Amino acid sequence: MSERVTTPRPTDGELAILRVLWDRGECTVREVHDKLSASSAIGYTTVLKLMQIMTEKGLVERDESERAHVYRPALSEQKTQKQLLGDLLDRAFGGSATKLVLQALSTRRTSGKELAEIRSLLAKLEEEAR
Amino acid sequence: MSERVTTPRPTDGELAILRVLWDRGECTVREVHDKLSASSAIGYTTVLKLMQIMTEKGLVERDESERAHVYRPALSEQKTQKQLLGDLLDRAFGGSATKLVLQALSTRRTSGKELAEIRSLLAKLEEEAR
DNA sequence: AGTAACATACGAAGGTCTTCGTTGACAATA
DNA sequence: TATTGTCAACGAAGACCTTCGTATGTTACT
Repeated sequence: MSERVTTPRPTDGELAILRVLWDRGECTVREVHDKLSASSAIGYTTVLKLMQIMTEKGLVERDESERAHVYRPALSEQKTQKQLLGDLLDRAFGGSATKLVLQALSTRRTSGKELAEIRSLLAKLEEEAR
Repeated sequence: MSERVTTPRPTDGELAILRVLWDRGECTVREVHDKLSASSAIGYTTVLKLMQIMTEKGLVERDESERAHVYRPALSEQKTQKQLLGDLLDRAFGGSATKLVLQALSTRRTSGKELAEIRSLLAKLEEEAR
């Protein structure tokens, strides 16, 4: 009876795979493995297994029409980021987006252009709030 | 020989405990359990065990001088938030703080006062960047 | 002294995550 | 046709997380 409505939070390993998928649109296991093994030693079957599990979880979708199955993300990068962010917000920031934003801004060096971009959104939000 | 330098990322359960600890400064297991069991059914020994493990991991520090041990967070709320945020930034946002901030701002409703606060920090950052 | 309440410690069970070896199917090539 | 390479599937091991029952010790009261 009980069906999962929302996708589960991706784990670290799953997120690494999703990043490749988001970047390329769709991939075979081999492509993902080639990409990932450039920066870390990881076995082919490890990636395969992970992607199989991600299929079960609904994190990715699989096209089995060819011998080498083709995977693509089930959720967009933005949607996933939004979910993860909301999650962290509740778990660690007590729901205060402001605290989170302030923390993020003061942590990482941000370029002038990026600051301008943020200010632009800020202005728009203030406009809407009126 | 090999000693952990940084504290590990707290799990969900550990974070729930840390939030109580940050709020109160220091607590016994009973106090934490009383607080947590208000919102979720969780056994006393479960909380105890978690806090013992957190002590081993270095997430909290323990004063054993009294019969009921007293725990306090090893890292401030801010430091932990910073760590978790940086973590998420790398794992899910490809390191772009701007993307994260924009996402956070557009997701949650933010009050005018908060927006002002953010803009104030923004101005300071732009000043510094010059 | 005896008992009830409360504390930590310990161990184990059940779940998830990560890892990879092995197997068997299929394809390309010698 | 025999061999070599590539693929998905499966199963299992080891680490960690969460959960809690049980054991054992201490305190406080009757």
